[in-house]
Parts: sequence; C-alpha cells; structure tokens
Amino acid sequence: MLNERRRRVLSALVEEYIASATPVGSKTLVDRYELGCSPATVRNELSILEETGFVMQPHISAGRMPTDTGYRSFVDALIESGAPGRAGESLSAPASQAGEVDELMRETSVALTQLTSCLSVVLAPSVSLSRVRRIDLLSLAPRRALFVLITSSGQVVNRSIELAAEASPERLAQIERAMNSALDGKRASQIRPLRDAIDTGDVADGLVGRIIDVILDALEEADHDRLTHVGVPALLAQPEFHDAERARPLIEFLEDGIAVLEALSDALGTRDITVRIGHENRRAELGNVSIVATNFGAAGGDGVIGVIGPTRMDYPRAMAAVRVVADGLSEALR
Amino acid sequence: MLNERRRRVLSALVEEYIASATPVGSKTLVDRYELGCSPATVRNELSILEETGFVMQPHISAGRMPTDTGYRSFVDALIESGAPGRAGESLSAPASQAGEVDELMRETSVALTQLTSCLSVVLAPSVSLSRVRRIDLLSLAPRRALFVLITSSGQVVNRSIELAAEASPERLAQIERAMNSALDGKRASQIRPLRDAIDTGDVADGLVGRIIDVILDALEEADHDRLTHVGVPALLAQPEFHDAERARPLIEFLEDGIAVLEALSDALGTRDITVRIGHENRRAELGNVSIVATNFGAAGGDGVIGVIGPTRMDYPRAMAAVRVVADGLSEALR
DNA sequence: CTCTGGCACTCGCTATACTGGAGTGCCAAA
DNA sequence: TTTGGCACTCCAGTATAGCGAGTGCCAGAG
Repeated sequence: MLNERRRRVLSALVEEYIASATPVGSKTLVDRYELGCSPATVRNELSILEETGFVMQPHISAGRMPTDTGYRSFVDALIESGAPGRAGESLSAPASQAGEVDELMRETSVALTQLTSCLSVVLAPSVSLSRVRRIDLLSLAPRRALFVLITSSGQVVNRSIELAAEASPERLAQIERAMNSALDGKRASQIRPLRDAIDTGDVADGLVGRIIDVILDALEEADHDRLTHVGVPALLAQPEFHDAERARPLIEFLEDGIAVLEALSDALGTRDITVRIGHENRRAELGNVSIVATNFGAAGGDGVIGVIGPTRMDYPRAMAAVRVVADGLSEALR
Repeated sequence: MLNERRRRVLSALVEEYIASATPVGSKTLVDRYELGCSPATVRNELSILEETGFVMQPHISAGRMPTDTGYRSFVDALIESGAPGRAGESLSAPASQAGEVDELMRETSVALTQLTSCLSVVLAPSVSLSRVRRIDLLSLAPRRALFVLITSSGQVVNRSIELAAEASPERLAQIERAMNSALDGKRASQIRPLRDAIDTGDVADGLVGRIIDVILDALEEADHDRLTHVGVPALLAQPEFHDAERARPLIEFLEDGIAVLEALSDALGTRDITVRIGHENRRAELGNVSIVATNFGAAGGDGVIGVIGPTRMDYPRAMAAVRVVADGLSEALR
C-alpha cells in the first residue's frame, strides 16, 4: 500500500505539519525535504494518501494535514526504526533531590512538561498492589491510633483510627506484630482476604476488624489519589487550544482523577512505550489529543508516566522524553 | 462623595455587569432596577461616577463597566451591611467523609468550586507552625528509619531517613522519647533551636543531628506542598478567559505553588474575610482577577481557603461560600 | 437647582463585496 | 511514470456601508 516514496512524503508532511501547525502543500514539501521529485508528483502521492485515509484537507483548496491514521503510520515507522532511542540520548532526566516519593513524582512531572511542552501526568504505583514492607500501629490516645503502612517502593499511607474500645499500646503492638507477620512481602490488597486469618490472640473486642476496615478504606483513598498532572499552561499555549472552550472539556476530564486513571490504564499496552493517537483513545474528551505513556517502577510497579498533547505533538521528542524520564524514575525508586 | 442615589446606581451597575458580562447602559439600569429616576439622570450620575473613577467605558459609545475601585466600593458596602452572612444561610457546606486531612482539603476545594463557579485554592495549615502532637521513629533496617510527625490538627509528615551509622531500635526509641518530651505541644519550627538541647544520652554517634536535619528538610518540603487548587475549567468557562492566552499566565502562576502561597498570605488581612480586587493584588498575574479568602483552623491555624475568579465575580456568593466552607473546615479539623 | 425628554453624534459590530494568493486537479508531453 | 502548465477553487484579509446601542448636551419643566 505504502511504497517507499509515498511513505517519505507522508513522513515529511507529518514533520512539517508538526512544526508549522498549518496545512502543508506540495511545493513546501518539495522545497524543504529531499523527495527527489516535482510538486506535481507529490500532489499525486498526496491525493492517493488522501484516498487511503492518511491525510486530509480542511477545505478543498488548502494543503494537507495528517489524520489519526497518518500519525499512526508515522509513529509506527518511528518505533520500528528505533529512532526515539537515539533521540533520547540528547535528553537527560534531571537529578532529583526530593526526599519523598510524592515529591519525586511531582518533580518528574514538571521535568516532563519542560522537556516536551506538553501536559504531563504521573500515576503513582498503586499502593494496594505494592508489597507491604511494614505496618505500624501507634497509640495516640486510649481510643485513637495511627496506622502507618510502608510499601517496598517507599510509599507511605497513614490514617488515624478511632477505636470502638480502649486499646493499650501493648494490645496495639500485638495486633501490629500479627499483621506484619501475616502481610510481610504480600500485596496490600491481600489484607482483605487475610482479615479473618490474622491471629491476634483474642479477637473478641472487635478491634482487629475495625482497624482492618479503616486500613482498607485508607488504601482505597490512597489509590484514588495517585494522579498528578502538571503543565496545563503548556497545553493552552498550543494553537489548537487557543480557544479555551476547546481546552475546557479536556481539563475538566483531567481534574477528575478516576477517569484519567481509567483512560491511562486503558491506554497501556504491553509495549515499551505506548502511543494513543486521537480517536484511538476511547474517551470522547481525548479525541483530539495524543497520549504517550509508559509504566515505571521496579518489578510489578504499575506506576504510569506520560504526556498529553495535541495529536500534532512532537512524537519523537515525546517518546524519547517519556522513556528517559521513566527510566530515571524507576532508578530513583530503587 | 457618593450620595445615596449614586451609590444605588453603582451597586445596580455592578450587579448587572456581574450578571451580563457586557457594559451596561442607563436604560437597562432604569428598566431593571428601581432607581426612581429617568435614564438621563442616570447618565448624569454615571458620568460623575466615571469622573471619580468608579466606572469606565471600554469605548466612548458603549455602556459602563465597574473599575476595581467600583467593585471595591460595592464590596465594602456589602461587608458593612452584613449581607454575605445572610446570603450564606442558603448555602451549606457538604458533609465530608474524608479520612485524611489532605483528602479533606481537596474535597473542600471541590465543593468551593461548585458553589462559586470559580477556581478555588486551599492552603493547608503550615506544618512547621502547627503544634507537635507526637513524633515516631521507626526502624526499617539497621541503617534506615522512618520518621513520622503528627500535628495537633492531624496532619502527618513522614520521611525515610538514611542513617550514617547503625542504630538499634532501642537507640531510636531513646531518641524518639527525648524528642517527644522536648517538643510535645511545641511548634514544629522549634525543632531547629532545640537541636542541641535534646538530651539523648550520648550524642557521640551523630545520629541525632542527622535525624533532625532530615526532619527539618521534610518539614520544609511539606510546607511547600501545602497548596491545592481545583476548578481551572470553571475559570476557562468565564467569558474573560475565553482566550486561552489570557488564562495562561494565571494558570502558570497557580502551578507555581510558592508564588501563590506568597500572594495568599500577602492577601490575608486581619478581617474575617479578605477580598482583593484586581490590581489590589500586587502580582501582575493577578491584575484581572479577584481573590476572596479567609483563614481556617483551630487556634493559630494558618490555613487559608479562597476562591479566585474574574474581577466580575459574584462577590456576595463568593464571600458567603468561603465563609461557610471555612467554618465547616475548621469544625471538621477539631 | 434638579430632573427629564429629545436629539444629534459616536463608534463598535455585522454583513457584503472584492481581491490576492496558496494550493489543487487535470491534461498533455517528455 | 513523471513533469510542467494551466484553469479553478476557496480561504483570508481588506474596504465599505448600515445598524443599533449608548452617550453627551441642551432646553424646558417642576
């Protein structure tokens, strides 16, 4: 379907359109890219590319711009050629001084926005799916305790628990020991099935059940709060979002953490780096943006990092940046 | 300077402009507000209001719109009459189910945006200035410990500490006890001066100094991370921000937490509710927006909650909403 | 002295018409 | 199969006119 020259024309057109944000014509392509043929020939190729759905004209006497399929073909070629790997060498992830995981994520996100001029999103690894490194129950008052859970990747979840009955520090320590021995190295999500299995000496006072309920609640809350995004101004600076009404639904969508979470996990393929272009995203709100994302984290880490920009984004750069930053982040988390 | 009728004309003009977002003329005012005089008279009043700087014309043959001073006069009258208090009765702060302080702040912010159709910001109480309720040092590994600080308002700061030398759990417990007895009920910021005063048995191993350094660092980081904002889409929906280029500098400013923090604390007066209108904000980025804010929290709580919107925002509603929500939040934190 | 109706005037906004230019599609020739 | 040429299309930008909302001012009434 796509012979060599046609592919080069498409690639040139995508590059030019990414750079100029205006429909590009045959003459421009011949002038700026070494296509080895005349404008007329390019016009023929373009008209075929249009028939086959790779490019489109906003109106009949205008230049062409890529369709989602056009971008897709461009990106696939990019992945095959391994170009983003090479391009990546020129970027470097900034060394972070952050002392805490949350802060690290945020700094990473900022860096990604600066590298790509796109909005960036970071989804911290799910606490429920991380492995429990340690659990502490600290007595705050006779009927109040603080629960602290530390995962193997260093995330910390805490929650203050109002107890139904008084519990001595010794009693809490006992429960703490029992939970630690039952859960050490297991995934936090396994707390639920283990609820009854935890041996706490005597279960009669209902303390354990109550504590576990609160913990589960805290975990769920922590999981809902995993998402940060940075770089809305970068998005607004793009010509396709100069009209705020275009940007609004998208940002509304972004502020709804859960929805983004779904879209992101939905977007994650098995590949190294996943690119979802325009309507390849299921959500209507994402119909005119592309997402370039990848997971990060040590074994089983299900954190996700990515950038969101107009479909006209600089894919090579975005892919390289996401890769570099994800590697840096995985490294830092170890 | 402002006689009764002139004041009523101004007030009517502000109300009408807030509702319509277009310059309003003398006829509209007479038609919709009971001013008891003819358009011609209103025109005279308007021209005086313009001379004295309360209203302006975008162009000579257009209606008037309020200036910052115009809004100021309107808001001052509002405060004097106690209107926002009455208006507030019709609003109610949503009951929150949040288990953690951070989550509570966020929910509050969302509620505020919904109530006002403005962007809302919440500045959590400064951890450094809060009172220490308890400090824990948990041994994670021979050379690694987790530090957990709980403030009297329930905020929790934690940080993992890499130790220069091995420290037994007993040694950590000893340090923990010393820190607790030295700091209990004091402000976290006093950790620094107390650094040398803390009696830890033997100080020879340098552990205490190192731990305190990390704690100070963690506190500072926590203080920088106190700000949440919600409701960018609400802002973009306002006609004055339909052009994304108008909204961009503002949002850029918002994403820079520190700058907002400064602007907010700068904006806080001694009053119950503070209103900063347009250029009353020192920062150029805030020149065309107003901030309605107030503190919240128990005794000495320096948290701030507020809304940011175009100077054409619905002040009565915003003030009422901020008051109600702040009260609710203070309540919830107790 | 204040208020009001009337009237001429201003000026932004919209609609219409026109023009230049970028880009296309098609055709015939190399 | 490629290329140069040519007629055609249609957007974008500019100029012009008319409309309408709103003003300022003035003269007369209360």
